[in-house]
Parts: sequence; structure tokens; C-alpha cells
Amino acid sequence: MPELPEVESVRRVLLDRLTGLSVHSVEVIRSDVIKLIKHPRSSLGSAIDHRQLLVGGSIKDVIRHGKRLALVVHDGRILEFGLGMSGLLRFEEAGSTGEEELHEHVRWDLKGVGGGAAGKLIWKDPRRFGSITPVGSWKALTQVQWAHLGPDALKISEAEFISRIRAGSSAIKVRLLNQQVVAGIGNIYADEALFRAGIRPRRAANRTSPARLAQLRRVAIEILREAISAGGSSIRTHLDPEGRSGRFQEAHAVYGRQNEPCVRCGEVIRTCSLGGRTTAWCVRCQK
DNA sequence: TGACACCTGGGT
DNA sequence: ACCCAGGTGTCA
Repeated sequence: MPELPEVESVRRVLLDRLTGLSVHSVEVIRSDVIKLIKHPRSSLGSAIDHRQLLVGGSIKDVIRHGKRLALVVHDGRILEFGLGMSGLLRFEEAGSTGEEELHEHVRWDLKGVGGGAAGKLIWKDPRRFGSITPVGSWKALTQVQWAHLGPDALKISEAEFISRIRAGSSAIKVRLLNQQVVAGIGNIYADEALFRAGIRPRRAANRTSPARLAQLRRVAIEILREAISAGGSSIRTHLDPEGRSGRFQEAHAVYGRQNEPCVRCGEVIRTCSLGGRTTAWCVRCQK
């Protein structure tokens, strides 16, 4: 489900709904979705420290870097989420008649300022490619858990974007997908940005002129912002915590439009495989 | 750089 | 029965 715009849509809803609520208790249905920092392959087993899952804390902030999300509580404890392909956070208001769904792995019980039940936050992830990682501090979050991520795609400067992209010789789309280079762009928005910038996805990154890269950054940010305004793209599973789907898929120019005519020139949109991902582009508009 | 692995579900 | 899917880590 998640690239930057989808995760940002989730962040905004969570910030609005959860800020100020306190975490009363947590129910761990599948403990192996919780991954420790230094031992990413090990699960916590049966002895889960519920404090690491924010129990007793009151939610102060919800932050995002690239495609990653984190809940911050008042005393500095942080819980970090990678949504993988199908991870989703759902907010179920107290008293709502929501039935338990398949593939729900963790459920937090939240209380309001007065101590009354506010609702439940639920982690649902059918494919289980996602992860929940307790991090003790801001320092552990930024210097360990997120240390390998490049600058956020919405915040990266033009100079830094150009130099980081050009630091490798692989296909430009592969560089865009590399979260170490720039964080937040995935398969959809890489294809859409390259189309809008008129750049062939296979072009060698270091043989793309600084001027064209400046243009690529500009249109990528433009597309990401448009997508956020539309609530992200809902191809199959993306829903925000209130169950609303995004609408940006209706605006896709190339992603998912193979064999259809290019919106700009009418040429048939082709696909190939790049970095193991299906890539859609217009052979006439992108050079 | 690519192949494969991790998973489940939906479409053909 | 097969192929595909918004991600990411490891291996040759």
C-alpha cells in the first residue's frame, strides 16, 4: 500500500485522531510482526514488554520519514512502523460496531483525557511484509532505525537531489527507488515523476544532466503533493485509518496504464522490468 | 544488477 | 494453476 503520499495521508489522520490519547493496553495477536532493532529477524516471543508498545504513554506526535511512520509518546518512547506492501493502521472509535477482521495482528486500547474509552488502534497486515519496531528514543530512531534513509523526498534540496542521484550509474528509476538515495518514492511515483519529467526510466543516472534532474525533483515534489491532496493512490489495499480510500489512481498517467494510449501523445504505454519492478513509460514522450 | 525470499489474495 | 501486486533484505 504505501509510498510517501499514502503514508502521509495515514499520518495526518492519526495525528488528528490520536494526539492526546493515552495507551491503556495492547493486545498482541501475532508477536512476530514486532521486530527488534538489532535483531530484525527475531521476534519478541511470548515475553513482550508492553511498555515498548507504548502502554502507559500518551500520544504526543505522529511523524513520517519517507515511507516510514512513528508514534511518539510524552516520555520519549517511540514505536516505528514500516507498512510493507499491505500494512494498514485502522482507528476504531469506541462504541462502533466494527467486527474484528482477518489479519489483525496488534490492537491498542486508547483512552481519552478523562479516562473514558476513546477507541482502538489496529495494525492489520495480510502479507506481513510490514514491521513494528520499538525504539527507545529520538536518537535511536534517527541514528539507528532511520540511519540508512536518504533525505525525505519532499524536503530534499535541489543540490542534494542532483548529487545523490548522480552518485550512481544505475538506471535513473532504480536510483529513485533506492531509499538510501532519497526516501519516499516507490514504484508508482517513480514512474509518474519520470513521465512528467520526460525522462526514460532506463537512462543512466549519472548521464542525466543536472538541469533535467532539477526538473525531475520539481515534478516529483509536485506529484507527491497532488497525491497527498487526493489522499494517496488506492490500487487495492490502501485505506486511511478511518477507512477512506485515496483518489490519486485516477490521475495516473502511466502506472497501471500499459497498452493504453499516452495521455500526452497517444502512443501506446509500454512496460518493462527494472530493478525487479514493472515499469510503465511512454517511448515517445520520455527520452 | 538481478534472482529470490518473505506472505496473502485477487484476477485470468 | 498461474501471474501479479504500493516493499525491502540477502545472495550470487
